[in-house]
Amino acid sequence: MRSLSPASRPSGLAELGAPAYVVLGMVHLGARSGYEIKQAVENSIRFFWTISQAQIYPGLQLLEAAGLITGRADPQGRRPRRVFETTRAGEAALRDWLTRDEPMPFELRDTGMLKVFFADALDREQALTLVRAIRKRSADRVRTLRAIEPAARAAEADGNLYPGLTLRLGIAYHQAIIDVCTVFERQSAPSRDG
Amino acid sequence: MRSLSPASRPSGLAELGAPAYVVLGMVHLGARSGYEIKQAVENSIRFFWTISQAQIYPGLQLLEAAGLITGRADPQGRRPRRVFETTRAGEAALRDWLTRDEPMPFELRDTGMLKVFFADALDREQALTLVRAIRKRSADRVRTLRAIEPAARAAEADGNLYPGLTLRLGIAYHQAIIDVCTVFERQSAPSRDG
DNA sequence: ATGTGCATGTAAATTGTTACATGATTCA
DNA sequence: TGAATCATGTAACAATTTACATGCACAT
Repeated sequence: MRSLSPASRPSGLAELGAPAYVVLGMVHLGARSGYEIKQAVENSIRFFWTISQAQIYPGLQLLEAAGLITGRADPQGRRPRRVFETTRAGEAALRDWLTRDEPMPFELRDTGMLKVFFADALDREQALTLVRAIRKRSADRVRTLRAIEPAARAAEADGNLYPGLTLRLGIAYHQAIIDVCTVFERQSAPSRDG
Repeated sequence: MRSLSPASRPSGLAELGAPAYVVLGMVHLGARSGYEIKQAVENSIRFFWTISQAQIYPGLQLLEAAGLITGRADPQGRRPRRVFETTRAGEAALRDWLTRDEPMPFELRDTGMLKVFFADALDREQALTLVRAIRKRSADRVRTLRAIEPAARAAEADGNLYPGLTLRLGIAYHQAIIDVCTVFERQSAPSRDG
């Protein structure tokens, strides 16, 4: 049932799932076409939420049918394009979702952590190699996120404070991982004992 | 194709996916039956990796067919039960997986962060409510993880150091989120300006 | 002319969860 | 005697990704 709804609820109206609200939120922030929404996701929330084209275009149709966005054709030359904007109902629906008192699932699937968990099956040097690998992975991520900081500051100048907060959260998260790994490596590494 | 493999590779032998290695790893750590594996997952890795019964039992069959574990019937009274242990090939396969130089995907899907990202659509007080909610969620998680610390220390006494490292990583992660939220709330909260 | 980016859309495959089906054992 | 726990297994379902299909615009 190719819906963008979560596990169908008993309720009458088909309720929207998170992917549809992502599309709605991005249109609210100024992404006009499906293509622009995809770009916006890649440039911002991809670190804690991903969404594929195959969710975006049906999502736009769903939101339009629900009256939360309106679309019109806006071809560039002979290249077809549809642009969207939120309706008043759409703005209200977005705020309703944001303030809804519902569980906010936090799902992590981390192959690195998984391997570290089982690392006692390795000898010490190999296990430490794993720890270094996940430290490096987080260090790379911190660099990637820091590179986005100027864009976040630009958004703040536009009155959008919260994307910057999610960025700081991501940086802090990975910095914490780096710190824990560094301490562990120092405690574990000496190898040549006195 | 109900396989526990990742995107089928061109290679001859069906390669095992992460869920199968989780099962193998848990058997290696002493979980003997499907039921015990499920318990072990709930008591340890569930914070960064989940797996359902419907993956465990087929996984055991797959690993047994591949010669990485051996199972035998071990009924408790009239209640049937199968217990497993790793073979030498299984231990080797586990170490091979752990040392393999391959990408270790880090996938996060966090509805809380998502809502925070779009929180500029709300008025300040409502947005802060959201920030407080994710801070509280991480505080709860830290408490849950701290409650596991004694078990991790017991595992360390048994020579299993790495489960404790993943626990410290989880705590540090959520503590970092708490800290960033706290700072943000302080900066943003005053409301009654001087 | 050719590769990259803009642009939309869907079919098929994959991956994973939920719910069901079944039944024994233990404890209150 | 009834609930909780132990124990195994699978069918049906839901959610998401990958790959395909198509074609214009623009720069080199």
